[in-house]
Amino acid sequence: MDCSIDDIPLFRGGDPDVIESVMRESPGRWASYSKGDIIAMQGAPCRSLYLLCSGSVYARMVSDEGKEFTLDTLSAPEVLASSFVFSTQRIFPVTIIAGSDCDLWVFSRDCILKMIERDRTVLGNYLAVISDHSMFLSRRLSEFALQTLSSRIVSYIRENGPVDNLQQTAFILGVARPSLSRAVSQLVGQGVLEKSDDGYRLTE
Amino acid sequence: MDCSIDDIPLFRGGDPDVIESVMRESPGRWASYSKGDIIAMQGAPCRSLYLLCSGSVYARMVSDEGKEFTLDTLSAPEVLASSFVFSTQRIFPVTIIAGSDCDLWVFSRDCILKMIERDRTVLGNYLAVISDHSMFLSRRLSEFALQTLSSRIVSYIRENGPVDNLQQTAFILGVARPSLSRAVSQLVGQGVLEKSDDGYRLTE
DNA sequence: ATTAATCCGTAACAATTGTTACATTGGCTT
DNA sequence: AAGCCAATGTAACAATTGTTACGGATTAAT
Repeated sequence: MDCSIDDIPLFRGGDPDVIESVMRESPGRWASYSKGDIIAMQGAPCRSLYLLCSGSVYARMVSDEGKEFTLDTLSAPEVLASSFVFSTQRIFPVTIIAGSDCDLWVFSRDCILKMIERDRTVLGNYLAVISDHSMFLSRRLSEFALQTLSSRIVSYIRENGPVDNLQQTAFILGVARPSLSRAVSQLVGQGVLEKSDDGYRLTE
Repeated sequence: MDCSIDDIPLFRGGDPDVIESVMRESPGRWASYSKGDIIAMQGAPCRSLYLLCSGSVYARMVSDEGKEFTLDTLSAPEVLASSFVFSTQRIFPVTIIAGSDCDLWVFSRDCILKMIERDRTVLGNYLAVISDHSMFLSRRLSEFALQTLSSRIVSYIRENGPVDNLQQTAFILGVARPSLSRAVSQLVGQGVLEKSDDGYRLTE
């Protein structure tokens, strides 16, 4: 597999001996998915940690009424379910969908627990991963609760670069495509956005 | 102070000797606030962990345009800033305001790090605290992103009990008071809510 | 070249929520 | 009892976003 220990930020700086010895005790498993596959279902129990070693995934939420939006898009290398697996409920609050073909390295909860108990660098890394995830959620929450659609578009482009697929972006932002199209047109009219070869981008 | 180690869920099951020895190395400090005081400002650096030992606090978010809402209300005993202090940025994403007179026990980041390195029970507790916080944020996010105001009112009452102060509730939900009043009236008309002595509540 | 498929822009209308304003209620003070 | 104050209910209107529908542009397949 094209994913060594050093490629994974979670293990960076950790003692290879410790990590490998834990691996031998409980080796985990590999899993591969094709674009569009459901990797984990919202509401399902979460007993493992997932390392995304290649490809990308979406984390999407669905409500009872069927409305949905994309909470996050993640590209390898990335840790998935870092906080789900240690929560009291241990349930996926989102559905994880393969955004491209991808490979995952799946560990048991006990396995990662052993690593962070035995190597303080990995512990620090893990705390940073899980904490940054919380901070990310806070920022997302402020976007939804406090920002208008126009501001959210600008935030999105600032974070993700130019937008060249309004349909997909509307899907990710959780808004109707015509609403997005209208708001983008207004922003272009105001000189905030401009249309370039690689899509809509912020002016200058 | 009316707050012993056993009262704090974070330390429950931990080895008192370890905890007390770390305390002696870096004892932290006590802080008291009066109702309405600002305990921490959104955007300020976060270098410590806060244990809320008595009283309650609000965590509120403000946008550039001045819109704001209450992300969370917390009552003692509770851990504050668990994920802020270990994030890469180490910045408060919210303003913390005393909802009543309250007492806080403030530790340095290093202090809590020592505890979770030396006591695996405290480590487990801390991971649970920080993870549950993430799950909480996910749920809040789904409320804002996917639910209509009416559903959010029902969710809120289901989680917090009857509502007897619409003004304050509008503040917490981050909506205009007349909007809340209108939605509540509609829900009463539909038979979902009823007005009782202790405020609006779910029917049976 | 024609056709089909996909994405885009746009318009008209509906639904939801915010804004502003005003009258009512109930409790508290004097 | 009279008056003040805070919270409430409500109405009219504005602003934002969703819904539906249609036509144009681009691209790929036949």
